[in-house]
Amino acid sequence: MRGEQPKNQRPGSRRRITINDLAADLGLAKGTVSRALNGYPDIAETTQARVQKRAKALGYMPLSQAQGIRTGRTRSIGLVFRTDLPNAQRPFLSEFLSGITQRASAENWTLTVATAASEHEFIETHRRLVDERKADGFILPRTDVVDRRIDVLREMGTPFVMFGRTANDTDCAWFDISGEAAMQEAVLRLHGQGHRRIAYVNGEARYNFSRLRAQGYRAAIKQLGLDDCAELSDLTAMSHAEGRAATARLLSLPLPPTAIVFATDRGALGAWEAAMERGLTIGRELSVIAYDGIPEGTYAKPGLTTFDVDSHHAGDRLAALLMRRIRGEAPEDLRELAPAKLTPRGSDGPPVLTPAELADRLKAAA
Amino acid sequence: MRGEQPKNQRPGSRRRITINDLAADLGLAKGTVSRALNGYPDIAETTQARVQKRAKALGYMPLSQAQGIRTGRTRSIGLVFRTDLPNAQRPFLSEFLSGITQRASAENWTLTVATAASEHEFIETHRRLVDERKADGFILPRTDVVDRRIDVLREMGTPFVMFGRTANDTDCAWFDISGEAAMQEAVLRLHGQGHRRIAYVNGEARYNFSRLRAQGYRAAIKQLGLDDCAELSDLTAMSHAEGRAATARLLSLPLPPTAIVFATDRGALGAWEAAMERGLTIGRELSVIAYDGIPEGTYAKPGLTTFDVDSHHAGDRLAALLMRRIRGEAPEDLRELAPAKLTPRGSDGPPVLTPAELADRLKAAA
DNA sequence: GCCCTTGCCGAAACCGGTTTCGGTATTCAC
DNA sequence: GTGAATACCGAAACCGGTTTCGGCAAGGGC
Repeated sequence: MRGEQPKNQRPGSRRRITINDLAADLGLAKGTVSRALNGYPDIAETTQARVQKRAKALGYMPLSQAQGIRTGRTRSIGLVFRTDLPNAQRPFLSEFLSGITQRASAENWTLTVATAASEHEFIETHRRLVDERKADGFILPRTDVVDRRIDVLREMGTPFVMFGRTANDTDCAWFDISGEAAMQEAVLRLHGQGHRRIAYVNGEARYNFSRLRAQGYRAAIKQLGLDDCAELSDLTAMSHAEGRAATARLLSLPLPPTAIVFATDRGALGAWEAAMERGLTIGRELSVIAYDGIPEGTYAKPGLTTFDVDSHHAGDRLAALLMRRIRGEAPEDLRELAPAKLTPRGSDGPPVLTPAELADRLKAAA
Repeated sequence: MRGEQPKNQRPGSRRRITINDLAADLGLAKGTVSRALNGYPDIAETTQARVQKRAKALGYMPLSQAQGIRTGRTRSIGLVFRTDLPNAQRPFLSEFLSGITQRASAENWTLTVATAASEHEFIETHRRLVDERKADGFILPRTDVVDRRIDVLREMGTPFVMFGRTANDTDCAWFDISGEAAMQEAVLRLHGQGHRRIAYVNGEARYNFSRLRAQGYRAAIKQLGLDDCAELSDLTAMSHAEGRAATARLLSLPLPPTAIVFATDRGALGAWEAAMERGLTIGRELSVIAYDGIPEGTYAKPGLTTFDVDSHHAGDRLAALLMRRIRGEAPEDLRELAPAKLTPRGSDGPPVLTPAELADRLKAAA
């Protein structure tokens, strides 16, 4: 057999060794080898050990697609992301992907990515990837409070892990960063600096993280016995413009807050403009703390104090959970919550004015 | 047969129709059907048409992995990116991926992505993906002047398309954005505004784009008959800090430039700090034009005038070229060059000082 | 009218795995 | 010592495709 040129060989790449080669080498039937490698109970332990040892020695790696045609699984994890929605995660996509792929390739899995420009296309793409066996399961980036995708995947019987929680967690595996703990910590920190009137600007209600972060804010306010009036926490901002408007609105209150906690960095960055227009300095007359850790936050003057999300770690955990899910573990056992890490910059600090003084100052300027 | 439960069926997903189903439906042998669908010449045209029509009607899609075990190809394109190198492309990764996947899925291909943290791992990963048949070919993001990866892929006989050109283009397919045209246009634009002393800060020499962009700058300088002295164009900056240092250096020349063209946005953004320290206003005493279009450029005051790269389009073209390459087209026929598009913001404009006046002003301030 | 092409298709082998089925050899109970 | 259960493995079918090979029928040349 030596020296023969197999047909499928690309020039330069030595031929991969197949299960047939291994079986011939061992003097066993290839079915026996297959069962030995997959831990079937009807193979003697000694044989099993011998096969596995020899397989490693020869560098045998089963071809996942060949396995897949019988088993239906190809050791690949799927990721579909929407291109039509603004996504705070985008700057971290690279980190996120590297987290997923590092974990995946450590176990010889691969990552298939696709994009979709609408919800319909999104669902169709999932269906197609499963149908074509290009993905054994999915990572769902960002969750809605009520998430249609979940129903679809459940119905299809496709394993998945969410990045984020959702209203109806039953049968769902997930990894999430505790935004609620972060928001709570933010309020406590501001309170420790001397702030007593602390506002909160939430993310859009459709996203589940908004619900949770608002809970964290509220918990801290209650815990501290601070004023929990609706006008301080009923605004929403996920863009620069919205953040600017929300800040303007809060500063126009009879008794304005001396600190604002934003659910998202992008919203928070609008506060700079609103403050500048009114002659206020961020970090002195008005403190700001947000959440996400986007790079633009470092370019603001002063820098944005925010909670950084470790996207690499998130990808790593999500991949690990998904692979276990696909192998059959129960979703209830596959849930992890990680903390966000505060990165203090210059946008928060002890208030130089009381809310009343701030109101006077703003009135005088107007 | 109706009502039987095939084993591989996941609950909820109707069974996919196979080539056997199709053959039975048509009353043909499955081999015949396969040849008909793949355009073999020994099938009657009428039969071929009949088969293809029926296949479409029944929604038959061949399972790429099943094809792959015989043909060695699985209609998947590979993308491996380095996580250990700073990469200007990162903010656009999302756009880039969506460009690739949209084009790919239009022809029922998929994208497999992986990451590597070193050059060695990078090459090993390519090898593994080919070996495991998870990728039929690769898109290489960003090219070095002398690129080892290319030699490895050539040797492995693996098809690839580069995003960017390289010193030795033989046998290479590529798509690139004309950085040289952009740099040339930048100089012409500044000249049109009245600048006569225009400096250039290049990217790192290892990257091929640096070589090309420098050529573009030089071509314009020559074309305009401007002063082509080395001290105006021998600096390099790809980070904020380096850009700041380069700007400081240029402003300390006996006859400083009134405008600087940067090969990269990230370097250019360092100019703001250098200018501020010397009491200069960007866009007035010192004009800046750069290249990349990163989002931070819009946050600078004034905004950075830069050349935007259409990453979505790049991904689209690269995927298209790679698929054609894998199908066997010659690399010489698979090369495309696209222009970058200028986005004027506030960082450039007519000079308010001559170089000599600028020198005096800087001396006075020091 | 015969022979030789040529066109067209069926049958079967093949790709690299997994899984089912059945048959030996050994062990155990009695 | 015999019968039955058990442990272990080989043979073959199977998954969904592609490719090779060979054979039949129609058509063309003489």
